[in-house]
Amino acid sequence: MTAEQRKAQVIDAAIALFGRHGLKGTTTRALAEAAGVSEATIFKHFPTKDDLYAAAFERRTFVGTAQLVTELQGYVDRQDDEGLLRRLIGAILDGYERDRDLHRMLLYAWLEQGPTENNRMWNQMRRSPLFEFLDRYVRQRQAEGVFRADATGLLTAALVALPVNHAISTKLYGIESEFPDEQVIDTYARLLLDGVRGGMALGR
Amino acid sequence: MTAEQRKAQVIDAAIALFGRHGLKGTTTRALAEAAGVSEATIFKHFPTKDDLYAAAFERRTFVGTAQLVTELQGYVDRQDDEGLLRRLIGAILDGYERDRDLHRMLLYAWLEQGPTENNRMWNQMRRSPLFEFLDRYVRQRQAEGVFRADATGLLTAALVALPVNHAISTKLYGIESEFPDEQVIDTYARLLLDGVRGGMALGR
DNA sequence: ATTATCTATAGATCTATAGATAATGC
DNA sequence: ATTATCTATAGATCTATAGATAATGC
Repeated sequence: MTAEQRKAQVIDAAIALFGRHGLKGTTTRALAEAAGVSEATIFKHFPTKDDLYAAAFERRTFVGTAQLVTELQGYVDRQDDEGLLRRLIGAILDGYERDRDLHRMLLYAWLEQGPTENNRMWNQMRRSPLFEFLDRYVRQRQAEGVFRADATGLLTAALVALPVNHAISTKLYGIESEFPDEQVIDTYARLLLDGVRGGMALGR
Repeated sequence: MTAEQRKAQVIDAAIALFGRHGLKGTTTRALAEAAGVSEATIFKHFPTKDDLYAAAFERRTFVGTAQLVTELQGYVDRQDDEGLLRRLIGAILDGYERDRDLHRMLLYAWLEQGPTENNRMWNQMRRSPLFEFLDRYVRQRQAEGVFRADATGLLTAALVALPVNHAISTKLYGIESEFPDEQVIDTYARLLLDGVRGGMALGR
């Protein structure tokens, strides 16, 4: 097995463990066992545990965001705000369910890292295709007088915060929800749409 | 110093450290140093580190929620939905700023504990005065046809999720926000109100 | 010959305890 | 006499390394 392959294998196991127990809660012994190699092998590829953590962090990829942005753009073209929101919320719920460990690792990271690193991470997220798309979309709808004229950043944050909050509770914390995802999509899409449009929407 | 006083002192230091570094990331040595006693003293009062953690967790109290609920009820009596939401959002932002370590400890706990314990914690939160008040309030406004007829649980969750999300980012993760709290209160109170009222609100 | 991996272990750190010492209340 | 605390340390665990062994490519 080549070094790169082995690295990837170790990183996969690492994401799962760091996601479940955090950086401090994950021992090199557990990492070795999960990856199916000796501890020495891990240290050969990653000089320190922190290096492995950084590598696992670096390798994080959210599958399908490029595809998602394309789809969302389709809703924009069709002037379908509600469809767009439904798709966005659905994608967020699915993403958290699919990449549970990865998202848990990120949540741990926000807590384990300091403000400096968190700000760097946040700015990086803001420059991601999905966030840039959402920002452009909201800004455009504001310019058209459809969405309320408040700060764009707060509106986009709201669109994401509601489904993210629900996803974290149910998919990451394991809190049992009485509401199926379909219902959450339904309710939150309409709630958010009415919210960002503002109460005067129908009057315009 | 009596045992109870000492315990309280140790717990105070523990909340700060557990909040900053989590359960696994906090050593008994650091706990002793922060509390200004020897490690042996800590173990005399708390047989294991887990016991101290549980005690710190138990002792958690959110100051002023009883007072807050009374205030919120005042807005209900005055039929002032927007005022109520503004007060709620403001209280959440202030609470996270005031009890930073406590809230960080809670966030860590959601990640470090398993689903069983998390569900217990969640059910306990739902039975708190503030949540019971919000639930009653939303349910009543729904019955009056003012708030949309979707699941009450999802609506109350939305009211809390938006400010909580913002508070976690800015107060706990240290992410710099371009928006002062006043603006956040302003924007989110109106957004949420229009959202839970539904787009037809003005038509009724 | 080079590359990857393993066993064995060093050295540091961490949780917890034993037994001695100081402080308090009768 | 009782209660609270400390010093010193045991024993476990954790990160990381040294040196030996196996596997791969020329």
